Formats: sequence, structure tokens, C-alpha cells
Amino acid sequence: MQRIEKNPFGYRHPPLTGGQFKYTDYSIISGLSGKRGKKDWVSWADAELELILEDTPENRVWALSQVVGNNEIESFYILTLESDLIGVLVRMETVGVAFDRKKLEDIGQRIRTDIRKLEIEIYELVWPINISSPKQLQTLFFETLGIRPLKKNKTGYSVDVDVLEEIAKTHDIARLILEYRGLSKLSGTYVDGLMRAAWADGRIHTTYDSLGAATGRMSSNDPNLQNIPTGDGYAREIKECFIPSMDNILLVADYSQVEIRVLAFLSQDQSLIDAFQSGEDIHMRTAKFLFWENQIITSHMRRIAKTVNFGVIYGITGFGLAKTLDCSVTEAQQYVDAFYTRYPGVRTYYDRLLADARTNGYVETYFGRRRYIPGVGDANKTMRSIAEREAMNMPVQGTAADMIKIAMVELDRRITSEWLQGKMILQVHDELVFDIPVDEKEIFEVMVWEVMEWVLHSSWVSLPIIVDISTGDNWAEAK
DNA sequence: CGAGGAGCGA
DNA sequence: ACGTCGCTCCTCGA
Repeated sequence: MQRIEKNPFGYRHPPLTGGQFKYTDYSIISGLSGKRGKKDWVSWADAELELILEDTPENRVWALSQVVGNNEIESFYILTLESDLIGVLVRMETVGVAFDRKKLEDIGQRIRTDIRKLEIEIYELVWPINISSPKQLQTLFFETLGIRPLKKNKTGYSVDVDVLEEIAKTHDIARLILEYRGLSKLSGTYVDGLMRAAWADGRIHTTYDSLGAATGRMSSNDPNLQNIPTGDGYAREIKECFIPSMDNILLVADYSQVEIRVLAFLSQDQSLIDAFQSGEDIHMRTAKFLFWENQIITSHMRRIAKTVNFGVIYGITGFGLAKTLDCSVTEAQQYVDAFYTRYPGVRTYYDRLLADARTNGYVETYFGRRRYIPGVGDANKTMRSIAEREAMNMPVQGTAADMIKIAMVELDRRITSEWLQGKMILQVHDELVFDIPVDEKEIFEVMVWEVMEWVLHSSWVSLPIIVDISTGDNWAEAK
């Protein structure tokens, strides 16, 4: 059998302004067995990949087994899904997203002006200092100003946003530094970064790593388009720079609270399912459980409930929740306990999940994607707790990732078979963005809605999956 | 050039 | 120790 050299199916993108090239790894084997620790991918270099070209079930499983060993073969469904997704991602990367560089340049100038003003204000209070140096800020606050440190990190005392918010109550300079930080982030990562990333064709072409996360989520890099700011002000203006192609509009479709719905689906908790079937606001429902059933729920109470809902998915502890909510550990623990009391199926689901993880050494999504978690058997309590949170989170995050990947493959297929001009251009974990002609708006709305909601259905439980769709002349408007 | 801190998103 | 998953920018020291 002929051995194929590494990256035989490499796809080369059109040249950048500076004559650089981007390269999309076209292999389907890389990483399919999941990470064993940070960045510890299974190598696929020695697989005989021509078998994958033949694309038969036996060949795929054989090729995979050459790399990962027979005991850790991924489900065939996931292997097929990842294989099918490769071409979809290549098309998305190649099309890219249109980008308004002039507008970003203008935004950048205004941000830089604001930064200079802030620098002057800060330097009137302290000079000399590098505001971007945590080390120097540490010296300023905890030695020069004699403030009591709140939080430690590996190298000393933290000066992150939580700490500075606290210091800002008594020292104005902390507030200025926070403003400076925010603007610096926008200027460096988003204005300068995106300006560098824009191609001569006036578009930005990210690169997706289909197996970028250990849970099955994708990641995006060069540039990362999955962490474009969402806020108001400059952040919103930056997002407005992402625009449709000439005469087109952007259509954004995003899953509503998909991870909590997935938790309801996986755990089969009747109370959680009822909440979604009734169409009630899930955070409001949890708030009623955590506080008094008939009491008026304030926005503050709803915020706590929302934090608890998300926290549970991450395997949060009373201590961690207390830190997030800035309340006592006792109070936070009461919230966590109340959640599990009112959604008892979630507790039994997690108990069963962790027991299975200890038995099998892995957890898996509804569709059979696996993550190996050796740490669940670790003698060290800290290591074991970390592993348990990973085990609890993966099936939820991973099933949501499976869902949107399945939808992407199906939507790509329909766009092609129905000869539509619109294109799928971006994925942000629970959101898909399409660049479409105005006259395809209704077709896309119906099609995207149908496919995205269809991917998680079963005969024994009816759980509503809700997709919100909106359109606009830029990414901020369409969101 | 890499580690660490920080901050942006889901 | 203390909530999951990522990527990129900056500083600082080898």
C-alpha cells in the first residue's frame, strides 16, 4: 500500500497581501481520539490515508485504529461527521467574511485618542509606570500605596479586573487603569489584529480547527473570529465592521440556551423538561425555585439564578459560586443545593455519569463522541475534582457541538443541492452566520430554522430546541 | 522564544 | 483548589 506524505490533501488559500499563505489541514484523523492532556494530539502522520479517500466504513475504522489503537476508536457516526465537516469548513474559510477596513481604521483612531487621554490622567497620578505591566501595577498597589492584596497567582498578587474593581472603590487610579485595559484590548487584539488579518480581497479568512477543543467544539484562529466583542460602544462598532458581500445581507442564527436544554435532554429531568416545554424563561423558573415560588422575581434574583444555571453545567462548587456572585459560601451552597433538590434528575444523571467515567475511563456525548478522562481515578483530590468537572461538562458542551456540526453538514448539503447563492461563512459555537442575497432571506430562514432545530430529536422525549434568527447589514445589527 | 498574566468569546 | 472550553496580546527574562 502506498504511503502518502503528510498533509496530502492540504488546501492552499489565495495569497495574502504580504505574499503569505494559509493552509488548511485536510486530514480527518488528527485528534479524533481526543486530547490526553493539553495539546497532546494523536499523530496521524503514519496512517495510510488513501483508504480514507475510498471512504468506506471499514477503511475509516482501520485507518483510525492504525493511529489510536483499537481500544479507543471513536464512534463511526462522529468519524463520519468529522469527515463530512472538513469540506464544509474549507468552503467557509475560503469564502471568508467581508470587512470594512476604513470603518475599523476610523474606530482605531478614536480609541487611540481615548487611550492617550487616559495615559495623561494616569501619569499625572503615577510616573513612571508601564500600565500594561501587571508586575509594575503590583508594586504600585501593594507596596507604594500599601493596599492589602486580595488574590494571589503563581508569581505574586493578582491585579486582574476583580481586584481592580475592589481597589477602585477607594482609589480612582484603579478605575482609570480598568478603562485603559479595556481600550488597549480593543486596540491591540481587535483593531490592529483584525487590520493585519484582512486580506487583499477585502475579506477576513479565519482558520477553523474542527477538533480544537477536547469536548468536540471547534476553535478559530488567525484570526480568532469566535471571540469578537459583543458589548456596546467601540465593541459594537468593531462588530459592525463585519459586513455582507455586495448586495447581500447577513443572516445570524443562534441556539437559545442550548447547553441547558442539552442538560435537560441528557438528564431527562422532568422538571427541567417541563420548564422548556412550557416555554417559560428558564432562569426565571430556576429563580422561583431558589427563592419563593410566588414571590416577585427581581432582576437581581434572576441574575443569581442564571449564574447558578450556567454554573451547574460547569460543575461549580459553593466556593466558586460565592466568588462569582460575591456572596457568602453558605448562601451560594444553598443555591446549589436548591438547584439539585428542584431538578433531582440532574443530580442522579451526574452521579451515574461520574460512576461510568470511573468504570470506562471516558465520557461521551449523545452522539458518541468521547473524551478520555483518566483523572477521575486520581488519588489527589484536586486533580480528581478537576477531572470530575471536565467529565460533567463534556457531554453537555460536546453534544451541543455535535448538534451544530451536524446542522452545518446538512445545511451545506442543502445549499448546494438547492442551488442557493447564499453561503455559510462563520460558526461561533452556538451561532451560524450566512452571507445571502436579499431574495433568499425567506428560504434561508425556513431552511436554517428547520435544520438547526431538527438535529436533536428523539421519540421518547419532546424537548423544544429554539433557534433565534435575525438579519442585518452587519454582524452587530444581525445579532 | 516561552511562561505568565490578563481579557475577549461561547 | 475552589466553574467548562478556547485564542491573542502584552511584559519580562532566558
